Amino acid sequence: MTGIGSGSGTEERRQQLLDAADRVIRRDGPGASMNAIAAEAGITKPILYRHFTDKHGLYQALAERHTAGLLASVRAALARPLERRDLVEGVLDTYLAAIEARPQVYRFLTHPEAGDGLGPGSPLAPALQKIADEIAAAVRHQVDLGAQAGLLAETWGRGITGMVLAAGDWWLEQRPCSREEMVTALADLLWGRLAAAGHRPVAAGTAEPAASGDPAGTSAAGSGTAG
Amino acid sequence: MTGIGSGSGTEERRQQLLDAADRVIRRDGPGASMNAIAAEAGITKPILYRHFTDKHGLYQALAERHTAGLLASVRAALARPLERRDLVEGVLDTYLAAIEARPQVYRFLTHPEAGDGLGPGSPLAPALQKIADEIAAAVRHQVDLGAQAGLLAETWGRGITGMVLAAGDWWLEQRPCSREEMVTALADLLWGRLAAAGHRPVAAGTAEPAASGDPAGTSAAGSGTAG
DNA sequence: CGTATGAGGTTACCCGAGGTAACACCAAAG
DNA sequence: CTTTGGTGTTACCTCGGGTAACCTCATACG
Repeated sequence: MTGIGSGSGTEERRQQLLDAADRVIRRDGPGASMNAIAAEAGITKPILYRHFTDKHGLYQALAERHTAGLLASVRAALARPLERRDLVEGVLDTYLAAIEARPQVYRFLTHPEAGDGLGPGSPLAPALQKIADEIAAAVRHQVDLGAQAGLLAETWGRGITGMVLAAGDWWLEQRPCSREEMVTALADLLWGRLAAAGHRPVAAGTAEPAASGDPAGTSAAGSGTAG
Repeated sequence: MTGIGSGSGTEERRQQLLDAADRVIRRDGPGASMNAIAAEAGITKPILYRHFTDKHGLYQALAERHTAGLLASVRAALARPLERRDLVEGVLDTYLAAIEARPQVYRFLTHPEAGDGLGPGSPLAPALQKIADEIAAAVRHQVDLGAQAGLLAETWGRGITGMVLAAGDWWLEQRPCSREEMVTALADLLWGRLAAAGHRPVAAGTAEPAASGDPAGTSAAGSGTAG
């Protein structure tokens, strides 16, 4: 029974099971089945369900494990005493470096399988929600916005997170440029370069909005527009 | 073989089935089961599978239907001959108005169920990819960015789309403010207000970062528009 | 010593969702 | 009257999440 000494073996097993789940997800991506995870752990499903109530529970435990690290990095990056632009670039780079280092893990963190338990219409995974909150808090603390400061901070937190998420995913898949270039491109966007840049002379052909040439070497993957 | 005349009854049935699917999704949200859709249509599964190869096919057909409208709106908003800031606000408002008008539908469009067929690691749903492409094209055509223009346009297209997606989802769920305020908040972000705003004197408390709830002002908030 | 107890583990099952096979019906074309 | 092609059905398969019931072994205890 008990002897619940310091390291109850139960907790230890839990960690081992999470390790196994981790391996499977790192191999199969999110959407790994409970069967697969159990197999990897060398056991069968019911045990998994004894330790984690359901799939959601397991995934959540697993997510929290990894989230801690990511969140800590972001938090640290947000707290550095730098000029704002450098700080923002630091945060962007932190995130991109993280997803670059362990794509599968971060795909799992950022793109929960929709069956993972989140209610319907949950756009940002918990890990990202936390990052968004972190950014919002930083904005609220560090930036002087007049009235509406609260609303702006919240909105920007989500917005920036979503921006980096979408851009980061695309970058991971296509690798259209170096990490530094990506950081710069996003920071430029946040820095109002879109507002500041001059107009291009309206070229002759006004119509045909989508998909024209690929400039430089971007080689965009085409996507049939049409309707 | 098929006189493929204009109104082949087959196509008509297809549309009726899509109508039914539409109704179900509008009611149950994405993740509606094929059984449910078949039932709503007053028929059984195999028929569904005869018209649309699989669930992915059905969802895709359904998505294309709705995407057309959304995409057209966005495209139109992007082509208006306005000052850039007004144009951007118009696009933001167009998107927010759309998701506000038919939340379930746009949730379906923007948050595919992961089993809907997209490959693993597909962050942006097809509809959103198209919007991103549209924005990228507009940037490429209208904005004068030096070298790297292509890369910047692509990145910003995704980034802006992700930003609006995340912020829009949050706005839909929480309704923290009016649509206009949301548009302004996002446009401000894009306009470099984050860069321009002054520093806040570093308060004593270093921070308790997370904590999601609504920060003081979110609700009532004050009057003044930004400045 | 025998036994109760509780972790660790197993087999075998239920259910719902995607997807398919085989068969039945009905209208028009020949 | 028969072929053809679309509409429809029932019944089934598979796979994944989740559960019930049962087994087993070490240990604490009378």
